[in-house]
Amino acid sequence: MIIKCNNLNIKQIADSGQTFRWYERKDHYVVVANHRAVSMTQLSDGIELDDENSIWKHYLDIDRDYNAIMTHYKGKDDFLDAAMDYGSGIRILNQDPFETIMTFIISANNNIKRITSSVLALSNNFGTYLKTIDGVDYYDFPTPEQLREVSVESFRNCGVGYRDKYLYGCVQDILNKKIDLEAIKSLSDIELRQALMRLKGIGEKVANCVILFAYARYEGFPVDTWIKKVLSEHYGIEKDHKIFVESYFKPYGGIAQQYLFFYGRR
DNA sequence: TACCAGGCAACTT
DNA sequence: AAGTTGCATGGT
Repeated sequence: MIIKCNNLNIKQIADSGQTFRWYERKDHYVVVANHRAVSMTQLSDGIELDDENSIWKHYLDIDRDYNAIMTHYKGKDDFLDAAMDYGSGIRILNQDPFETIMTFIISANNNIKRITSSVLALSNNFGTYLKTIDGVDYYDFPTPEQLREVSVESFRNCGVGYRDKYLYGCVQDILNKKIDLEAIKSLSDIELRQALMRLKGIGEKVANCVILFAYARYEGFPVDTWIKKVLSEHYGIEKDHKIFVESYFKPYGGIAQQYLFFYGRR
């Protein structure tokens, strides 16, 4: 399947820190999502996928006009202009809430390489086999049900460190309906964030990642160490980040944040 | 060797 | 309410 789309750069999305399941291979990428593993190739005016399912258009947020969003911010300040120019192929993916919750719990005080390896270990150890591509087996991210009997120690063995107990508790809380990841879709941005923060291991930053990357809430503006550095060095903001970013970058703060993160971390 | 990485919960003041 | 501290682990 060929998807025509400007503002879609595979490498930029893979390196943007919103997903940890885009794998760079020789002349293409392998993307694991939507209970599938696909081969994705960059074209000059879009991408080619070896899969016909229309879910990928939603996953890649194809119907949203990112050019219009960038136009909205154009000229606001030099740093954001440069960031949008540098990362103009980034899109905000529509990812699975459970997978996003688990991977961003792992992300806390961690680095992208190790997050990626932990997510791979969780999938290979506990997820459903999907496909073999060029001799590599790909597994789906496990469901809560598949993780029901997984112990704190088994999580630890995936390299997640002290976050093991948070992952375990999160799975149990979902299975026990302390939180319903489908039902909370109807909540407001603020209520949704608060609902997620009831889970151990999810603070304000991780909750913002989840509402942005899994619930398409662009009010979510994750402030991590890189964004703090950007705000400090280029906007003169040392504290009260929240107050500044919520007014300055609205109404697509989360999208602007992705450009800033990607450019600031280069 | 110390410091850092898409922070958080628990504790202290 | 606001500030401080410990935390697994691999990379630099």
